Parts: sequence; structure tokens; C-alpha cells
Amino acid sequence: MKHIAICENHLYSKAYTKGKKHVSKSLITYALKDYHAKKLMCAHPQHVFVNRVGLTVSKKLGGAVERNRMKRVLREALRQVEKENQVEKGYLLVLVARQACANSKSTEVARELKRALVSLGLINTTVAGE
RNA sequence: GAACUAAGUUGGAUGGUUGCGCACUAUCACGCCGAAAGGUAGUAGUGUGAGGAAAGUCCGUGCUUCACAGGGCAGGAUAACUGAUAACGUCAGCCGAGGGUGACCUUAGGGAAAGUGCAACAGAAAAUUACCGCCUUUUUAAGGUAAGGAUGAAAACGUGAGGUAAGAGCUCACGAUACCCUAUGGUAACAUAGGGUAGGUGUAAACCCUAUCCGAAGCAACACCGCAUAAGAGAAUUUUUAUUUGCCCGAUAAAGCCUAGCUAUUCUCUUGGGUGGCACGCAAUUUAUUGCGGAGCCUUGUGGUGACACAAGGCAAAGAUAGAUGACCAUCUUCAACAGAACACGGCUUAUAGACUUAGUUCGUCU
RNA sequence: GGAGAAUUCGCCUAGUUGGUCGAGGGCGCACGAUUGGAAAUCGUGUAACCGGUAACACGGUUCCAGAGUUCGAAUCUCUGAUUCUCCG
Repeated sequence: MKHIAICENHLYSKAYTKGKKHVSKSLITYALKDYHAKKLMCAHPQHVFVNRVGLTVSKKLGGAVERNRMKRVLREALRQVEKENQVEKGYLLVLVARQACANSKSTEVARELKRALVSLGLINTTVAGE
């Protein structure tokens, strides 16, 4: 599953101010309903709802190598979560990495991300009964 | 055996599951474009996929645009000598100076006698030096004098003897320094020896002088396509629709505010998108080969003390665009250091765990 | 990716033809005066670290960090670090 990246800065600021927020040890998750989802669905070849994802790793957390690693870990975690559970589509997701993310494994990050998405209501817990 | 010096190499490996970028091939039922052929998204397969510093952007080039007859001024850079190189502020060799017992290391290393400036405090005086002292005379003064004194980072070559009114490179001997001449060695800087001259402090990473070099900006350059009644964002207002969360009022309900979308209008702000450049290039045909070109890389040989040059053979596949190499598991000796390409190359500088190789020095012990 | 600028006491800053400079001013803070008490006003002091002292005194280092030039560096030169600004 490929994700469409969020490129515009105003979408990030919108997600920060108006979206729902969940803070955990290694990452912060923002979620906001994507009002362009219908447009994107029309543009998409399979006509499927898609979540748009933005990864934010600030320069304070390390050099280019560490930041790239964090982005990969976050992407891998999201992939695992989407594979195992039924995640609702049509949202703007912004994942902000924190300091603890640098040394943690992707499985732990995936567990945290799942908990965050459950608390934000993006995963239907009754369906994904694990 | 210990302690070092110099140069170089390497920069975790193997297997499994899963996942990403690019290139090529195949496929394309369903989706999109097209009248169709077909193309594309997708799917499958194969190949390939980050460093020694990719970093800092400190130098030098290619490349691109602008400017340009030629020259000068201004501004900037460099600075022993000889060479290497496309070029360099880089590199090699060598000389001088400094450091180390030594292998060896460090060195912005032209000119202060072209001129100007500065040298605080202290000191008589910081550059045509006379305060104390010493000596002479016509003794409330003038002259001579750099031996001795005190200051300072720095005070007018050092020691001894002669000399003198007192002194002084004033003279002599020895020694140190700078410059010039001659001889020998070296391409040269320079070294050694002999002779002569001189005593004019430091600072040029102060201005400056001399010699040499430099047009400016940079891939966010630039070219093409497309597009200006355009695209995007924010705010306000109006109409309508949807339903949940929150808030306020309230005894409850109704109604309202707020939030979001769509439509329209007004105001403000921004300039966007795609392709190439760009990953060895060009041409030819046999479509995977050949030829040519590019400061490309590796190996061997020759020349050179060396940087490097020449010849022959072989090898060439990162090319993203919110930015691709990851995650998890197992084993090995340690979950390995510094760290991520963004047009390319030659250097320099800075960061760096561990392992290995070669050459050499000093000290200790044994033979 | 590229081009530039800055860094001085807790905060904001002055200081560069190199010289008596650990360095001036304002805000803040502490103490005192004034007041019944406060505010305002006036006066005095006030950087950090290390050593040292019973406590002071006193000594050393530090102007982002490290080297160099110089008799002498906040200032000049080089190399790094951090922060900020700009780009068709």
C-alpha cells in the first residue's frame, strides 16, 4: 500500500491546530478528516479511499542518518499496523517522531501507533479483535 | 619485549521473512486515455541501488547564463627554489628556520636601506637618545662622552687588551650577525672556504612596495512544454445542506452559537506544474556490438628519487524530488565508530570504534 | 543545494588605526536611606569556574571553542561549533 505524502505546509498546520492528537513515548499522532478525500479517490486509478501521511522529524533529533532511520521505522510501523488491522481511510495522518524513537525497534513503535490509532477511533476495535 | 614514527588497506559477514527507488523484459481481465492500433497505472520476473569522508563549502576546474574590441584603475588572492598538474592557496623533491636522544615532525618562509603610521604603562630617551654619572673649559652655563646606573617585550654587536682629559669598533685579537665580491659544489634556492664593507630596534596575519594570477553569478544556473479573466492559501459575508462533538443560557424542551463542506461575492498574500539538465556521452549498424570522445576507474609494463607521465589490456549501470538501502529473527567476537548522494570532478579541512599490512627509530634482555 | 550575517555579565547591548580592559551603560537582583507600611526616588554593591580562607582578603582561567601572528589579542589571521537571514 503506497501512501500519498502531504506536501503543503498549510495542511500540516491545520492538522496540528484542528486535528485530534495522541501522545505516546516515541511519537505523536495527529489525525484529521481529509476533505479532499473524494477528489483523491476520483484521481486514484482504483477509486479507493487513501490516507495521506506526513512524517515530521525535526532537526533537533539528530543528523541525516538518524532522521532517515526514524522515518523508515515510522513507515514500517504504519505498514505493519495497516496490514494487521482495518484502518479507516480518508484521513490526514501526521506522525511526529520524538527522542525515544531513535533507539527503539519498529515492533514497539508499531504497538504504540496501534494504541494511538485505537484511541483516536481510526481502528474499529470490535472488527480487529486481536 | 616495551615505547614510538611514517605510509597504506579495510570500514561487519552469512542465512531466512517482509518492504522501497530506478532500468530492462513480459503481461494488461478489471481502472484511465484513445475511433482503433496501442499507451499508462498496476502485476510478475531479472538486474542494480549511498561514503572515506557523501560533511564543512575553504580553494581549483568543467558546465550554464549574462557581460565582453583592447588596455588601465580599484578590489581580491598568492609569496624561498625546482618540478608535477586541466588548474590550484594542492602535491612531490629540495633549501633555510624551529623542535625531538632518534625514526621524523612543524613552518602565510619576498621587502622595514621607497615612504607613512604605531610601540600603552614605565623610563632621561622608543630613533639623529644625555636624567644621574664621568671629563674639559671662560663653572647659576656650554661642550665632549654610550664605560656604569635605573625602566621596559625591546636601549644602539659580545669578551679581552690597547688607547684617551673622560670615553667610544676609535684600533687590534677572538666570536656572532647582515650585505657584496671571488672560488668550489648544485638546474636553482643555497652550502662551504677566502676577502671586503657595515652597525640604519620591532611591527607588513598595520597601510604599503615588488612579482604573478583573477570578468560576474551559480543546477533554486539554464533550456523546453504549459499557463495569466490562471492556480493555490487565508479572512469576511450571504444562501442552502448534513449531522456529531464541544460551549452558553435554562426547570425542561425548543431555539441559538461554534465547526465543516458546497455555491457566489469581496479583500489580502504567494507564484505554481511537468520534462530535460542527471549519471558515462555521441554516432553507426548487426540491437548488443563496433568506432570516436571524455582531466573516468583497475591491473601490468616502461621512465622518473617522487608527485606523475606514457603504452597495452580490462571494467564501466545510485540518480531520488517531502527525497529510495529499511524492519524483524538466527549465528559468528562486541546488538560495532564517524556518518546519508542531490550536476560532476581534483584537492584541503574537520569527525572517526576496531582490525590488518609495510618500512623504520630508541630502550631493555639473550645469543 | 547555494549565498551571507552574528555570538561580550541572568537579559538587552557599547567597545575593533591591537595598549593601563575582566571590560562601560540600561533592565533585573541584593543591601541601606526615605515611609506607620509599600511604590517611586537616592546611594552602595552585583559575572562564572577553580584554588585559597573560620568568613573575607588574595591568586589563576575565561569576551562561542581551539590554534597562530605580536612584547601584548574581545579586536588581526586560520580552523571548527551554534544560531539566524536570504534565494526562481
